Amino acid sequence: MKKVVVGLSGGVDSSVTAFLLKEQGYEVIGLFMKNWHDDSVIISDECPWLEDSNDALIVAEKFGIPFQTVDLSEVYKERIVDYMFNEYERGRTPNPDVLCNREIKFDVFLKIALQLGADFVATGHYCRKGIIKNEDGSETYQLLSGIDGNKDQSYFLCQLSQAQLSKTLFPIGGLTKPEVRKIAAENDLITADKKDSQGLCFIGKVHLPDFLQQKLKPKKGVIVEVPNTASHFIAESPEFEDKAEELAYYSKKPAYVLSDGKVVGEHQGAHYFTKGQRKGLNVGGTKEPLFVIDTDVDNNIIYTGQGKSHPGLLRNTLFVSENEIHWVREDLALMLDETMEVEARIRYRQPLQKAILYRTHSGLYVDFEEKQSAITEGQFVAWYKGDELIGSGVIS
RNA sequence: GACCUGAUAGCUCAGUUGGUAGAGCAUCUCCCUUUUAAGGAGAGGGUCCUGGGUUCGAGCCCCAGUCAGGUCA
Repeated sequence: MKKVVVGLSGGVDSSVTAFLLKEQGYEVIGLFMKNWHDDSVIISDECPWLEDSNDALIVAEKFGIPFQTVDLSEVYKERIVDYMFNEYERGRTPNPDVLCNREIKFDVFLKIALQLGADFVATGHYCRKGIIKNEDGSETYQLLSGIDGNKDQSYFLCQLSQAQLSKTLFPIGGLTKPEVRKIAAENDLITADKKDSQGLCFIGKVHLPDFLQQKLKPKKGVIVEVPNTASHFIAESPEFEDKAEELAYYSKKPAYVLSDGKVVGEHQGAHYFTKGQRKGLNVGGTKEPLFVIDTDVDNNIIYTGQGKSHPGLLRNTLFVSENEIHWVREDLALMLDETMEVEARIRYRQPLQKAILYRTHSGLYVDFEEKQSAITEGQFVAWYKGDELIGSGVIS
């Protein structure tokens, strides 16, 4: 009998995951991850993990499966929280949940599971795993999107490797959320009607600026409105030696300076803001809303533009530097000067966008057919072939 | 110094022939969402510069003043 360790979070999805595995005849062990207990950085007044771990325990007892809690808060702090603060400090916008999967759930947690003698770990992610049998007898694993298009979470797993996928099961990926809830209800699981978790994985909903303020000190600076007639936006379409040079040109963001616009307000720290952001600027009086088009943390200036179609917000091309390219499907990795037609997204739940990948000596360009809004450094771009996520990278 | 224009929600402004006020943006709340955002739906918010006057009734009309911008000498 194959042994599976399920990451029981105390939610419906992982509860049903455990249920399905049990039904399929696996030997199931429930493991609850505690990822936070750092008092130096307060997340919220509540203490949700206690209730969650309790729910997880009740579910495990109902199935008669062994249950344990592991405290991963130390590694979580090292690999996720510190990374978050560092990225924000640099003026980038990290995606901690993608990292949490790569570094915690499918690394530290996976290793613990293997030590417990497990053959696999399973999570309640809405995505599927495909297996391709190769001629030499080896297997290639596919990360496929969840059947429920509304809940597909493959994006959050975009940094997983073949080795990680080989040890992983996603039992609910073929179900829709309503189906999962129905199964939970039919089996009287305490988590059946529990609200979906939101916010940072295992930390919960937090107001980012409040969270960040605990480590990144407020620093007053100015907000500049850049008119859409600024010189940066005037197309000059220069001549290019080759495609690589052209892509480099179009993926580069404008280097705004104070004199590109006029000062319209004051902020408490450019590192609290992200590209594309509208709320929180506290600047009114415009015909259309102001959106952040760039943040300059060195000079502590926030550049904004009016309206969602401001040219400072839109670009076709982005760049992933060489050491930050990740292929889930290593066998499909592009070689120098190769290109590939894909569909890609630059944030969770964004509809897939047609794009072409170009591999150059310095990295990988993703050239979208349509202009994308607020391409944000530090976020992940994930590219797909059909319903398979084949690779990803950090936007630089 | 004279004249002109303006002064209405936090901001930018609209307000018809006089009947105690509106829009966009901002703000707040909720929804959506295992990142950041975005998006959707609601809500709150005004001594209509001040003081007089006319009128049953003034943001609108009249007078005086204050402040801001402008024009002419």
